[in-house]
Amino acid sequence: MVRAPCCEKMGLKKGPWTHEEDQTLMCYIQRYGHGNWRALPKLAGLLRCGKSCRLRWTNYLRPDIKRGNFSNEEEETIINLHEILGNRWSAIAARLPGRTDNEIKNVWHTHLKKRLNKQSPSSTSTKQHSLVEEMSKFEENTTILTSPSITPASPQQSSSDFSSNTESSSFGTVDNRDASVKNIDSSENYPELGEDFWPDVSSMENFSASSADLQFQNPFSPVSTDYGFNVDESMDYWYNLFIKAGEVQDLVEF
DNA sequence: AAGTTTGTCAACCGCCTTAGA
DNA sequence: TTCTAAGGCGGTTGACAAACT
Repeated sequence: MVRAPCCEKMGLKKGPWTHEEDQTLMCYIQRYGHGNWRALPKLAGLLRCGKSCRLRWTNYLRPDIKRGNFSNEEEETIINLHEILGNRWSAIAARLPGRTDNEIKNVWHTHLKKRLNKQSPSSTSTKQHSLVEEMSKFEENTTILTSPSITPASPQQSSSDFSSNTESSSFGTVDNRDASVKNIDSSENYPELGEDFWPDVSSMENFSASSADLQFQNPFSPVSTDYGFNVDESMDYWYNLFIKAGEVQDLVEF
């Protein structure tokens, strides 16, 4: 199957946006919204592809974008979240109001990575390491929940139940989880998460034994096969659990 | 002052996921 | 169930500016 081009390239402009184009795009979106990005440029009278319009809007023109340098707190938050989430910039951005994934990615590559490289590994937060160690313990001590008797919750249900603080991350599919695991595995400081990473929830305080209750309470959306849980959501879950337990209370504020 | 290197960041590219027909 | 369009994501590029030689 040949992938259709994202847009009709002929005659469409590329490169930096002009002030006039910005104004046109902003006016159009403020007036009509952005229901269909592909159709938008034509309707707005822009010689750009929809993808370019979307990027310009989400990374620059959106009214809730926070401009200017990152504060120390924001940088610390990025570092800590990167420790947890790896290169999942959109997930990190979801926890930094007003900042875009692109911006965070740039800050990471231009500032934070270098800064961390200068620091010796031992200078990183003890609490971060304790968090990583805690997660490693789960990997060592827990078994995966794969019982076919447990009815998978829908991704939508799961997302709304659980990850309400994550804006638009692509949660919920086996492939995504695979991708997440790849990211995690490639992160230098991250514990490797095997298939047996996730605990037997029936042994946990928050979960009851019945599959019906599990379906309701289990925040992981155990969609089919493989890992049993949605890794992204599970990461959030464990992270919040640790915070509740007072392990990393002052690490990051959500 | 001119040339070169380095840093920054907006924008693009290609792949993946999702929704809907 | 399959196919396709659209949206979203992370990696990468390239233009520009600042710093350096």
